[in-house]
Amino acid sequence: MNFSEVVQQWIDDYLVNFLPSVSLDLVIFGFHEGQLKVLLLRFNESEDWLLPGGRVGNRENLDDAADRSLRERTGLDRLFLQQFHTFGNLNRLTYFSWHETLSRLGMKEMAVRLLEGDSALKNHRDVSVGFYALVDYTQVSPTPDLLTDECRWWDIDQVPQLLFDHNAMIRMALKTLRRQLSYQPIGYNLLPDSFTMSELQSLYETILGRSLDRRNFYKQLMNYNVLDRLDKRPTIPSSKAPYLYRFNKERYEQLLDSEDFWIG
Amino acid sequence: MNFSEVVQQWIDDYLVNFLPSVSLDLVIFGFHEGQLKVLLLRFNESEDWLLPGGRVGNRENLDDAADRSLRERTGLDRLFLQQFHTFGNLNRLTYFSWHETLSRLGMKEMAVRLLEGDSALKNHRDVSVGFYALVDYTQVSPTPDLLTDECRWWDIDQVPQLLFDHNAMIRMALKTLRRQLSYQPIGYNLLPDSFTMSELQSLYETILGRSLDRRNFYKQLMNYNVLDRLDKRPTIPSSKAPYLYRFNKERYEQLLDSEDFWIG
DNA sequence: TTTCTGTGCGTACATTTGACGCAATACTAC
DNA sequence: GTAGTATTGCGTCAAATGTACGCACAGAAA
Repeated sequence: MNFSEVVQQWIDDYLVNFLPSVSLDLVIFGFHEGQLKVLLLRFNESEDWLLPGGRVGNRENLDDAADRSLRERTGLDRLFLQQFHTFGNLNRLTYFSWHETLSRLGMKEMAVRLLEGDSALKNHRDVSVGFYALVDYTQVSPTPDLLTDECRWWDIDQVPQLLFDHNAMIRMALKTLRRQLSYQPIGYNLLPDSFTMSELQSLYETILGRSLDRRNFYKQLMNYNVLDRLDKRPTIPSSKAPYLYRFNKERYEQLLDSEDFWIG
Repeated sequence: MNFSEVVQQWIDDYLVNFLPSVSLDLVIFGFHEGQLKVLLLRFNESEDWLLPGGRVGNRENLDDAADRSLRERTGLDRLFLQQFHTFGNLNRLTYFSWHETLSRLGMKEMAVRLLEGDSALKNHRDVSVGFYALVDYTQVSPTPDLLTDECRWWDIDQVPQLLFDHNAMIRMALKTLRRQLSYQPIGYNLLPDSFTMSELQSLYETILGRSLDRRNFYKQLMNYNVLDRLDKRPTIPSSKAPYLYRFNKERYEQLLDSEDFWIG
């Protein structure tokens, strides 16, 4: 099956089984070696990158569709996943439009058929619900989809020019994430099961983009009462072993519930 | 034209000119006599109330569609209007479903045709983007639409059981509004052009649901540097005339920009 | 004049936040 | 053992912020 046929099959499939006009995009954040990362896809046979997305099944909840899409891209389930904005401007898809994209990909015929024929797709654009997710970098198996060749992590500050309005989406998701971080302990899903205090602090510093005082950070986190201390980690020679911590899930979710502000 | 024909025309119209699957709902807040109010519509020939809504034109920005819908309902333009959540659960429309609603309205035939026929509406439900708006109560001319008989203000704490998930929407909008209020001066659009300090304070107290110290409130607001003091208001006998204030629009928008957190 | 109500300070106290000192704790290397 | 290194868990202090409240004064009416 060549690429044109793949695209056609994808279109046929979505016309029948998914809501028209609505899509969703995922800003999937990971954290590794002191760097905040975001998962991107590379469009088939091109150098154009974009955010993973998805569509909503006819008989599927919006949130479930986001869950499913996240699972398909990362192999992970039941993660921190939250709506942050819904994008519905006309120029979403005309700035770097599908038409232009497909043309650049040498798919002029498809482009014409998609956008100038009398199909249901004429004059069409999606309203897209943006979600952001926090995942454990080490647990993820990045998986491309039908229309993409490659799926991999990018450092947040080295993200290239993306298709559509996806750069703006990332900026907005990051803004939301930062704000949220100052309200509630995030990080449950961004770190491995257990971690040291300085790893957690490094995560916070990376997200917030500024450095924090170690001692104040320690006090704050302990005040939340959300961390369980485990055994020490055997480490590199010639130093004291740092303690490992784990989020207390019960308490963690209690905190999210009490202060969460857009899941009613 | 009887009601069935009206509904049919509405459906035909929307199938051709508007995005399928996407709608929007408006939580329009007003303020009058110490009460926070919300604008509701009464469904034709029934006692069922619901939020004003709208659809997005094929060639229309999402935000513009919200603007337009707000204008159609209130006669007002360019107001504080902000997305707060997108609702996409399947049970949105089945809890008090259209089917049930239409049946109760004696429109069994229409109900069957809508939901069990082989039309494009079978198994259909919308993903709806929720916006909330702050408007000047005194400037609004509530206007029903095609499907509704009546449009009027309700006290926020006396809102009846609404159709669909609209009660939940109001709760969520109010939550967002409260949170936003503690970040930035809101009120520009909820009050007449000029107002006294105690009117403004009363607005804050109503939204926040607790009373504030007059002197501290005064100091805070003056610190924002967002109010211009005008002449005194000639008032009721036997007291000093209170000053009138007006928001300094330039400074007001500057504040919104600096701290705004989900309009990127 | 007195009696209202609104206006614009100032003051006092508790809480929160940020910066930082320091001693105790392990662990390795010698 | 001792020296060296990094983690850990306090404590302190000043600045900023939030909250409660006292008070003198300004105008307008009786």
